[in-house]
Amino acid sequence: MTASRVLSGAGYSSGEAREAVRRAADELGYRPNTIARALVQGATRTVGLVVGDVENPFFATLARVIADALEERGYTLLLTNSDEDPTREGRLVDALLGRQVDGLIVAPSAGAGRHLAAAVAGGVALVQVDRAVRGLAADVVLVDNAHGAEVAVSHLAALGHQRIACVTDPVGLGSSRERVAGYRTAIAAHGLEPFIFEAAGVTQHAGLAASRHALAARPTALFTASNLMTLGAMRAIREAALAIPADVALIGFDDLDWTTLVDPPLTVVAQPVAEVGRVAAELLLERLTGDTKPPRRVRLRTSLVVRHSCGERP
Amino acid sequence: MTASRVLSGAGYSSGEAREAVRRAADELGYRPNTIARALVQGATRTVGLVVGDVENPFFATLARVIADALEERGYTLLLTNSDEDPTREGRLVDALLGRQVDGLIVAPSAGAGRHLAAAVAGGVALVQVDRAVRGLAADVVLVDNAHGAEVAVSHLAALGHQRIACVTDPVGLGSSRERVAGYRTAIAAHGLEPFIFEAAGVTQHAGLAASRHALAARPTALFTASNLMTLGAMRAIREAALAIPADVALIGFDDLDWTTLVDPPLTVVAQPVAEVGRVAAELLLERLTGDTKPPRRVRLRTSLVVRHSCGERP
DNA sequence: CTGTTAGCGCGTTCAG
DNA sequence: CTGAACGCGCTAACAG
Repeated sequence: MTASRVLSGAGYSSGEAREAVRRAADELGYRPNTIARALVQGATRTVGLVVGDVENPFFATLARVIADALEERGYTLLLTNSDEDPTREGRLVDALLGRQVDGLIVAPSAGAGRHLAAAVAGGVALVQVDRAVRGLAADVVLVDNAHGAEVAVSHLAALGHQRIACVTDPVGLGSSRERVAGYRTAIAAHGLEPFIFEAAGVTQHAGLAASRHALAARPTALFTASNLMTLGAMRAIREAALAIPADVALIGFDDLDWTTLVDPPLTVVAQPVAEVGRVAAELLLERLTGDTKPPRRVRLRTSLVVRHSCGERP
Repeated sequence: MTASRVLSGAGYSSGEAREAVRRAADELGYRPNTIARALVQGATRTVGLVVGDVENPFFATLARVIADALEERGYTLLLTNSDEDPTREGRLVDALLGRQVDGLIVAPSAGAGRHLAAAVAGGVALVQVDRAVRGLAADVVLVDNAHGAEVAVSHLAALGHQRIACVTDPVGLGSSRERVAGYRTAIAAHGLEPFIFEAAGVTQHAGLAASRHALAARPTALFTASNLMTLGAMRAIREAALAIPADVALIGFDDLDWTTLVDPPLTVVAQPVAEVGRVAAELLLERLTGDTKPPRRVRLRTSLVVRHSCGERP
């Protein structure tokens, strides 16, 4: 009826009728049922987000930025955590699809290709963040992992470090794999020997264990490939009563609040996290408004933030 | 038709028909439309969560725990950030209600009573976390803020501190107000003079500014009423080139990963964040399954974690 | 400009 | 046990 036209703002309505409807709606405390509207329009204005774990500050920032960008355009965010488990991720994607999300932003876990491929085949807009499934025809926004790692390790080499170990999350994750590749490139370029320690999981605890092994190899410097690994390394170093950078230098990937609070402040490779989120949201929004151009792959630049944990001159 | 009965598991169906339907559904890649089902059943199995900001680790953990507990029961989480702005929070709650969430978990910002009252009047299950709107007939789970603050300040006093300043988030937030009250109680009990510095906002930056003012009063100890304030205080102290605890002692509310990484490790009042989330989810789930008992108010215990930032003997 | 009608995809009747 | 019809709240299309 007319009421619908008034409230949804579309179609014709006389000023008089508009007034009447508005007033009535107000008094009855009428609130449109978004879900019924979605059923007929075939669009829920809802987007599903699948991250590894919101407790990881990297993902928390991502979630925050994406939520803001979407909210601005009337979309709402369905948040889920995969714990980097592909089975769990599959279930989550299914649940999200069943809820008729218009789009999906996913940080794909290792080996999560099947469900995502099915999703895009089913015509859902999909944007991958932080990592990409090989061969999947979907937008993706990531950072320059290999280059960032390479710069970090070269920084250590330039400071005279010869035994540089790498502590990384499981390399099943594309981002980790790329960072390790960058590490290898730099190590080879400087004619050094690689020492790679892969954590058993994406947790601070696994990072601690891997870092203990790394320290047992008596490196003069550690490159940690994620903020969780950096946290683990800090604990291992403290546990071994080693001094940074005198006994062992440390350079991490990803910059967090606390990196400037510790002594010495940490030299790190900073990621443009907020921009990753912003771009991902933008790409998705474009797809949602009918853009059908071929999938785009955006790679954002990391930057080396030199502080004092590698033996730099003050 | 029969298919519906088979797939939804209810009603009668012959084993033979069941088989046929299952197979057909599989081959067609049929995925039930949760939204259509919701329209007829009047339940979306979706819960809205309104926190101040997921980037705050306190809320990130809360979101994580709540998401897990709900997911286990087939619910999905709609995540939003209020930035502690009641106007914004009102819009978010409206949007969430329009999306027909079955329930709401909210950390109410200062003066957010109206929309929440309307929501419960409208029959939505609501659980408040971390803070409560006065006089709102809804469940709430919070921590023992006043007592935690009191213990913290008494700890400082027992160590001989006489000039103890308090740096707090805006006291419009119930949690902050309670912590300041606890500070006052302890200060009075020890016959000391209160010095209270209220930040202009719930951000690290506002905490830094308030901490600068606090330090200008030459206190021998600082009590910071939230993790953001602690972060700000750490920066202000470093900026003033003061040593902890020799020049100024520090005790914070809320324990985070990095508090043991700084030197000295921070003495803090730890909150049972995960349990807050778990209990909130449980309460909501109970309401969702028809519990109509009068609103419950759960208060969880905080604990003093003694480390070395207050001049404690090692 | 406005009233009426159909139907989005389901679950729930109520007959068979 | 199964098929058919109805309706959840809304918008789209079509008459008036």
